[in-house]
Amino acid sequence: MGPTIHDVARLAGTSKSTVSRYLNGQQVKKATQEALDKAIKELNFHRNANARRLVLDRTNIIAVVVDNISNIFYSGVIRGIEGVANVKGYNCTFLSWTSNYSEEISFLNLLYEGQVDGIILVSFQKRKNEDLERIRESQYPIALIGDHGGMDGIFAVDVDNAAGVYDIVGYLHSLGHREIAYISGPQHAAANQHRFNGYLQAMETLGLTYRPEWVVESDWSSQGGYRAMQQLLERKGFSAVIGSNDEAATGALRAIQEHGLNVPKQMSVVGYDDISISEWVYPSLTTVRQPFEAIGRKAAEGLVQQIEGVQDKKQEAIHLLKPKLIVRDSCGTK
Amino acid sequence: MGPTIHDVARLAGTSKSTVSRYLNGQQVKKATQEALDKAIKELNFHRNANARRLVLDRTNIIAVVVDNISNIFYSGVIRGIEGVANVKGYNCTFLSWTSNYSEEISFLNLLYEGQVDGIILVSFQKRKNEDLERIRESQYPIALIGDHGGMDGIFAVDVDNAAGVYDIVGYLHSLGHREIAYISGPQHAAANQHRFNGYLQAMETLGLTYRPEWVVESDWSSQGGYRAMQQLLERKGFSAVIGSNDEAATGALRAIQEHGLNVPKQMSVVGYDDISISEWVYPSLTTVRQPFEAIGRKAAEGLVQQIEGVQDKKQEAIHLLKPKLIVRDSCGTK
DNA sequence: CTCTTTTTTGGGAACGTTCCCATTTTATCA
DNA sequence: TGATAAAATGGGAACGTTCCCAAAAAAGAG
Repeated sequence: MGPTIHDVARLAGTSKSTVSRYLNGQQVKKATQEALDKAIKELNFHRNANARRLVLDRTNIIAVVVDNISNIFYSGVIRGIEGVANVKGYNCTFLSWTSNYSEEISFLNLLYEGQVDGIILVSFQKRKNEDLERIRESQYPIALIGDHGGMDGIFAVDVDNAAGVYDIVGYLHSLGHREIAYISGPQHAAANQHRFNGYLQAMETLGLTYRPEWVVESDWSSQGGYRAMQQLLERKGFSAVIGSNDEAATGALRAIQEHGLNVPKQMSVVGYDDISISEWVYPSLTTVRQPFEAIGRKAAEGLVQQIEGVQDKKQEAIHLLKPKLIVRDSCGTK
Repeated sequence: MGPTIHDVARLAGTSKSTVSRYLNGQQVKKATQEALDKAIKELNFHRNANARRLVLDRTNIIAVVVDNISNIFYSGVIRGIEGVANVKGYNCTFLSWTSNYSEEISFLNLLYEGQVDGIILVSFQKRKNEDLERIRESQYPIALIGDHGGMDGIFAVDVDNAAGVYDIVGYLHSLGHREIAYISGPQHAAANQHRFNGYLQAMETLGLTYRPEWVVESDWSSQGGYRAMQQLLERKGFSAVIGSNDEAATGALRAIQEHGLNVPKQMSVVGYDDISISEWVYPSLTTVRQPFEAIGRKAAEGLVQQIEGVQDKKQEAIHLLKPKLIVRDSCGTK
């Protein structure tokens, strides 16, 4: 298994207790320190993490569970989480729950089995309320990013999805648009519902008429946005379209151009998310930027507080962060 | 810490040994099995992973170390790795070495400290040959994806970068292009060097003249590709440009269009990587698709073999997988 | 029913640490 | 120098498992 603390002790002519103390930063005599340094180097000694964790009942690891590791969407969130975690002395490990999410919510086992000190669930897709209930009743440190299902007693951070779309509609309205189509995301996604609510609310507030035939559902992929837009183009009558995420908006952009219409002169397009490519499609996409890094930071801070017992369970709350409109070239005046 | 095997034993009226055996799938009497099931359920018992790992000296975890978790580039690779790993009974955990890669190659500590059974380094950027040497001399299971620095005794899987660009030049040549510009990636990246070599080789084989002023360096970002293309456009004389990755090519596409040239009629553009967005930029990008998933699978298989002692260290080798040209709309005849 | 074989069980050591407590060594002060 | 305080050290239990070995129970054979 590699050298142990005993081997070091023997080589340095001292006891394992002294070695342990030295490794944990306690004071030892200068002579012993030198002997220990020498022995550790010579043996290439490393403390066994599993033995430490067993006795300490602590791992200093935070698990970040996402649905798809490579989702570009998460880049900023992850940066935020890692930043806070590292400062506080934790390492992050990332898992996809596609492989982990069977009948039981098996990522909870990471906690039950003592593999990690806490979990951040990134845009957790609950299948039933029971899932959230299970998370709540496990008394372990957990932070949710995304849908919290309106359940309290769970620490959750989310972006104010409704506000983002609300702002978009307001912006289009200020450019003179009155007829605004909408490409929604998948029904079941909570974020999608909130965004759509923002659309409805804004339309109503601004006195615009909501036309069901100007709303088409997509799966939030470019492909899906492309197809949705093709359907919308047959229905006519609107001068702007909102994609409920940037990928769908990118697909829509393509469909409009293939249809022979100029963006932004004949049709305005807005996305949502501000993924990195949005600046580089043609024309560059007006969109809404989510405060990803801030979300990640907030979640990590809340989690660490739970782990270290600072946070009173009662004080747990849902934190909503506001997104920001990014104006580029894909919208014109009507 | 939660209930232990002792608690279960007491409640079920048996010994801890029997509990342990049952949990490990050995035969017990039907009566005891029922008592155990009941006790386990009642206590919500879960085995402590750290205690198990300590005694078994095995974690069944594979660490996948990447430079940036959210790099879309890795999506397929990760899928490949996870697929094989799960079948073989391992869980994957993903780490970024930006946070981990200090003076010491600290991800090696994951092995020394017994935190994981093996490591897959995805497109490892060595800083000095000493790094590879350290990896080799640590006798632990490690697989490299990407640059292997020509060093043997290390299990490495890589894509045949030169072949990909070679094919691109051949394709452009077949369309009638004779003057072909090139947007390179960062000098230090090994993949970039191989790709550029492919460019040079192909030019020579096909009898085309290599003009240094038609090669500009980028940082492989869209922004970088955009700037590089602006420089190239001032120099004129070529009818096609190869971006050494899709992001740079996307930026180039944009610069060309802003410059008033039509793609593909007046300028052909090719990318490299086939990232998901490439199909959706306008015009859709002809590019080279890397066998990402196959790479991931190959690396995971090699690693598991090392862990399980099947693989003779001598047999370790460098595996080169071939990419494939994907023809879309961004190239025209000359 | 007894003897043998097979199955099931329990006790205890081991894995490599940390931490408490008692003891020894060193430092301080009069 | 001797008494006392402070610093450094060593021994041993504990953390929650697994696994070996011996003992007990059950099953099978005659």
